[in-house]
Amino acid sequence: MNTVMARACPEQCANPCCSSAFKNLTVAASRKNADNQRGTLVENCPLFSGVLPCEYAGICATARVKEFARGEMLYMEGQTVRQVMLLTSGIVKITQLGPTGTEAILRLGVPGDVLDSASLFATGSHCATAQAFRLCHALVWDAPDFKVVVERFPVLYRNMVRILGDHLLQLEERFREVATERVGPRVARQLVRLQAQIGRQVNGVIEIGLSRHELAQMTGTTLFTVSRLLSAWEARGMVSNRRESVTICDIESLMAISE
Amino acid sequence: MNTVMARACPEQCANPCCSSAFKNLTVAASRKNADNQRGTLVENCPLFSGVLPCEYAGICATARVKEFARGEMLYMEGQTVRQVMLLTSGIVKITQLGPTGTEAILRLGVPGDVLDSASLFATGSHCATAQAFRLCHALVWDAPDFKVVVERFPVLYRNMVRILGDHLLQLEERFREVATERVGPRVARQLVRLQAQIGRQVNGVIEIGLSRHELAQMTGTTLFTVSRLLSAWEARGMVSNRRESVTICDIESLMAISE
DNA sequence: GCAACTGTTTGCGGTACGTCAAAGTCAGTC
DNA sequence: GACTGACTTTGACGTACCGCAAACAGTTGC
Repeated sequence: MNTVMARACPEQCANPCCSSAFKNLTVAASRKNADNQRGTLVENCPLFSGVLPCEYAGICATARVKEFARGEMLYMEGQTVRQVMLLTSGIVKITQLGPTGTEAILRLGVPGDVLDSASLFATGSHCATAQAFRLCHALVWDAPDFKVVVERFPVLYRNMVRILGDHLLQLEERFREVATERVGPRVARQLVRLQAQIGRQVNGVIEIGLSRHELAQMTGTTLFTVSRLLSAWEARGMVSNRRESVTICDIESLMAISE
Repeated sequence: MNTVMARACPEQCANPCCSSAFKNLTVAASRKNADNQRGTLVENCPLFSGVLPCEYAGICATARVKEFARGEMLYMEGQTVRQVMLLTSGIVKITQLGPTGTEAILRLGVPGDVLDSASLFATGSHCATAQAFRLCHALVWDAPDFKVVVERFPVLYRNMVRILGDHLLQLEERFREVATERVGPRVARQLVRLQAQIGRQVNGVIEIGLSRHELAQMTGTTLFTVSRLLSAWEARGMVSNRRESVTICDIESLMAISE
């Protein structure tokens, strides 16, 4: 019935290619896992779910590893899609620019994310800008190579459906929020989500390393309003604010604000 | 290289199944085509792009045709995904309810759209509600059947990547708009898009059959504000308003408003 | 140490837009 | 035709939020 997923490894995985050189590339096991674990491997990446080790070794062989310094652009809005990237470490800020010049943050790319595969198969040119938010590492395929690989291993299509579907559902919710709710609940809920997504342990507490401006760009408001909200919440002991960082002290209260 | 797309029809398409009973199901040729043409067939649907007639005949054989009266629910938010639907005629309103009770319109499903395949492969339960906006016809698969079919024909995965990618890009743009722009430009741009998407010829002019309230739900505002904007634009000769319908008279001016 | 820079806070208007109320308009039904 | 109900318009009013400005607080570099 299923010739793709249940296919046996032709060499019983004894082939040295199965324990490939890519084992040392770390990605988060699951993008939904809140415990922020690192150190798990490419094979746990959602793109390679259901792919045999001997297969994804070959798949990765057609890619190269690339490093991006903080602030560096991975690609820019309007460019044609020349490469497909699988983020293996770091965080990427994916933004879109409006005609008035103000930009919104569409999402944060985290390890395991495939960057802008949507544009590759839809318009063919990037509809957003991706900028390294911290030091990033990515597996990079040239677009034609990636198309060849993905036609050869259709499981990758299935996994991309899952990844894209996931992104779509998350954006649908944020769209509804910004379309129907006030700023307070929106920022509160975004903080809760961010803690799970990019929060990191810094001496005992989980810290969200975003500036007021970036929080505003994610929730459709201004840095002033975010600052005011955070100040009010800090006075009530719900959060703790520092420069370019927020830590949640009382998550229940925040969730209560988001109703 | 490609065992899926380039596979020859085993029976040279002389098999009677190739000119199947589904020819009379009409779908729009392309969701992007503005000319609102109808009368093209299931085989032109983006889901079946690159699928041979003898193949999609078999695929469709596992589905049944279902009709939905105007106002009828196709599925509701929160339900587990039991069916996958390919809309073949009509328009579907896909909404999401907020905690405060106000609902937003995430998108309109048009012929050729696969409804909520994202939820099927991601969460497994519907994250939105779909309601027939006009009389609708859909091909309906039971979810397990659809998964079997789609594993057998991985091209469908590729096509779903395109469809989902398309939806994602569209929602990304609308998210940016509602997050960064004022109401006026948002409504203006939405009208331009709607004319291409669901506008229909009614004695010479192209009419958008949506109420003020629905326009508001699509753009993150209130029916009052939409009404005021439309009245002002009508006074300037840019649109013509009727009950549950807007027709664009001067598209350039509208596009100018959206900057 | 100082300077320069970038991010943050807070105050003070201003306004775009939401909210409510009441009247007006259109379509369907008996 | 009159009646009903859904949609729309328009006014008056309030406010949540924006936008600016000025002061403040960390960070980096010399």
